[in-house]
Amino acid sequence: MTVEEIKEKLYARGLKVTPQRIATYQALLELDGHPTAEDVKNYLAKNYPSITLGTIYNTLNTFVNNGLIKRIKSGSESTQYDVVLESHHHLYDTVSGRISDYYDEGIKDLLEEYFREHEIPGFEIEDIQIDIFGKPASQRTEENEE
Amino acid sequence: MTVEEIKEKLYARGLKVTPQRIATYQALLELDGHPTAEDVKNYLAKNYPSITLGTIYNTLNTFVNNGLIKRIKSGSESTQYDVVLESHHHLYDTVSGRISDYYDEGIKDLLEEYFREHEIPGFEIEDIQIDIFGKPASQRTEENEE
DNA sequence: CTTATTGCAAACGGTTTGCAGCATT
DNA sequence: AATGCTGCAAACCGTTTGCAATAAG
Repeated sequence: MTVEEIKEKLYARGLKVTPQRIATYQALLELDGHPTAEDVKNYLAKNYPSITLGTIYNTLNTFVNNGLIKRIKSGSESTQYDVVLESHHHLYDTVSGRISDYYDEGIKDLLEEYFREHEIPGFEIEDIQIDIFGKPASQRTEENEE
Repeated sequence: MTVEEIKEKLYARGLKVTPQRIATYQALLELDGHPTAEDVKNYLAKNYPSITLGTIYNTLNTFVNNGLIKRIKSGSESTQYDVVLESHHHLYDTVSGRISDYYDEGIKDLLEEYFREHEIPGFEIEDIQIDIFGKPASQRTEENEE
């Protein structure tokens, strides 16, 4: 992706086009896997040593809020524990951040069957867990009814 | 679950049976959902105010390491970001701990269809992500073939 | 020229750690 | 009696925030 295209992306969101933002976005493109803020900082260390970690965090948050990137694992919240050891799925309430259990044998069967036909090369599946992100159902909000 | 049973559980793991551990385990059983260390502390505030947050953390870690409970979302690690916006899944290598992306539109369709028929009461799905746990396919490891 | 963004450093919140005292075995 | 656990406080680490200086539109 060219610098021009990055600029357009920023512009399209109404964001100011700053060197820090361009550099951060480039770093994300360049870095393999799922970089952390630190990774970005390290990557930029050579060409752009003056950029601050704080700025990178701000920039990443801005990107997330504008739908330019996704946050994969949010480390800010507290760790949650579970006494229930059986395999089950999780509902992530994207509003409150609460996680609740979701039991459904049907899904398990469905997925097991699916993966029997679509094996993942070089990978032996031990367990499958589904993370379902969403929010409390708008119980028939007035504005949504047709 | 009775106190006796909890004691047995601890004993079975070779852990010392202390009031703090019993209380913490009880709290986990009693608390709905996926309590945090703070939640446990709050729960115990009335009957066991002297227990420390530090101890609770230690205790929970001990429990996790001994397979008594599971950690759901580990808050200690850094947040990871992803420029790739398409919904995709993650392969967790339970041996190395590595996470890699797994793209498969088929699953998405499958799950969307499934949940169209099996709605989750009170929950509006925004995104579904699958965590597939497993290990590199045993390509005929020496120790396993007899 | 206005407003948003940056850099810096200080603050924060969750979690870990070191160590002396204490409880469990 | 020996070991391992607890409590406490300090340290840690990732992240956020307040504010003055600066750059983008």
